[in-house]
Amino acid sequence: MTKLKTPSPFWCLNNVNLFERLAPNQMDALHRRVKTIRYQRGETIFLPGDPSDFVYFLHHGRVKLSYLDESGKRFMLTICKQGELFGEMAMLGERQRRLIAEALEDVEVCIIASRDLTDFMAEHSDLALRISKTIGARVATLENRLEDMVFNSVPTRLARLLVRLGDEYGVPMEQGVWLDIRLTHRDLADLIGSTRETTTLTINQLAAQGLVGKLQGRLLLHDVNQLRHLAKLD
Amino acid sequence: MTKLKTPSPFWCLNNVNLFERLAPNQMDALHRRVKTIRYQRGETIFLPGDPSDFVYFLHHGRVKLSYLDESGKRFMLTICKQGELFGEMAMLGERQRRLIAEALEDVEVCIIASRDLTDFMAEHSDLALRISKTIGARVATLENRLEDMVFNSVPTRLARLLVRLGDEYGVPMEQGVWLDIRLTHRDLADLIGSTRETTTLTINQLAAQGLVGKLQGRLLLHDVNQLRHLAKLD
DNA sequence: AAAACCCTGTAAGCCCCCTTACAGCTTCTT
DNA sequence: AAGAAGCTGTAAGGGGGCTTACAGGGTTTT
Repeated sequence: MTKLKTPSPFWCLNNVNLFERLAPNQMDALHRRVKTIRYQRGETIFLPGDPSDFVYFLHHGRVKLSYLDESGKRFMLTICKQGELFGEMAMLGERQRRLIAEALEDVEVCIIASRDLTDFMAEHSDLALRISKTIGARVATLENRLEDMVFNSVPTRLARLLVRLGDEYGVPMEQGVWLDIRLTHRDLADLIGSTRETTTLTINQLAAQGLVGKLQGRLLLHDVNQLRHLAKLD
Repeated sequence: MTKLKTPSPFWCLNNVNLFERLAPNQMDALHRRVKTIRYQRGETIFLPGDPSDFVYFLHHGRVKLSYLDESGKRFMLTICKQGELFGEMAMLGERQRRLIAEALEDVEVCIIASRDLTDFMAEHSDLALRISKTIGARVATLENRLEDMVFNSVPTRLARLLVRLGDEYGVPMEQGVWLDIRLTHRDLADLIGSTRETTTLTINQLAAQGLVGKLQGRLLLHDVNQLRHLAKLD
């Protein structure tokens, strides 16, 4: 927990999309309420049942957000990236966490008591608008995932996931699109609501067709168009 | 489309939970922006792809909200009741409807342009807070449904649905709880993400165990505790 | 009153995908 | 450097639930 060098007094909020181009006095007011915490890869940030007291701003790193059922099965809702916020349900009346949040890499988060943030929002309606947009996006994600689970088979869900990951983490290369994120088959399975074994099988079927490959332990999408087609996205 | 007798100038908003105990001048301002429409049982209110221009307040009756996939399969998200709002995603940046809204009974809705409502919210922060709570509840519903689909089997999902319907529409009787809502097996199937045939079978298995029955074409829950148990809610 | 339509009941067949099992790897821990 | 732990690959087996098919009953339409 050493302290970082601070290029500006608001360094911990500067990387947060939600606070882009906020007036300095607003930033200052917000900054006084914020605390910074770091977690190592694999650490748990919060668990289902924990009190929903804080909202988290992800300053650096990636965080997995998943549902957990009593038998320990997971369903990963999303992976949060630098600049995004999570745990925002605390603002909407959630009392206990329903998700588990885990550091996929070493991360640094800023936390603010949801009370403080709602108070702050009441005085700064532009921020309120931004937050409601953020929550709208969250709803859209949930809707997508639900539709996906209800209507699509495992191969389709996997193809959709890969296309999505390509959009979010893809680095264009000559052999295709390289996914700059480290995910195990277990992670992929949790993301599509399937099992590790079935996911391995399905990935290898795609590989056999030359649609995907591997590079430095990460996935390489050789033929995004074909994947799009399998994903029923065109 | 004859006009109703209007007991108060705001009659069309009086039944809406969101507007309870709003100041008269607020009501008045809102009222000028609102239009009332009626639909008959079975009519479609909006379809996927329609522009998301309006927010709907359900003044009277019940409305089905479902996803539709290209093959025509449905997944019913929820049934809106008198006093609730729907189509609220229009306020959160949705451009086109993703849901289909259908009148389950004869209904009467008030609509307001989402633009007008957001403008109005900017000036009346208490309403903004209420709406964000409403949206929080919507998110919670979505999360529940998603978890349900991912983790639970058809019998469990059906039992959960019945318990939920009991809470929402149940009328206590000597033989159990009577569901005061008319739902076909097709509806139930759409609500749990299954098929009509499987749902019929599962219902009849519950009936064979004496857990449910029928009365006047509606379901009667004979043993809610047992259902709760099947639903893994205790 | 007849016809059309939808709802309910039942059942055979099949297939997707989960479960279980194991073995060789790679990556972290000590 | 060795051991532990987790990741990947593969395969047999089984089952939950979807598909398909059909028939009788109820309800709405004309």
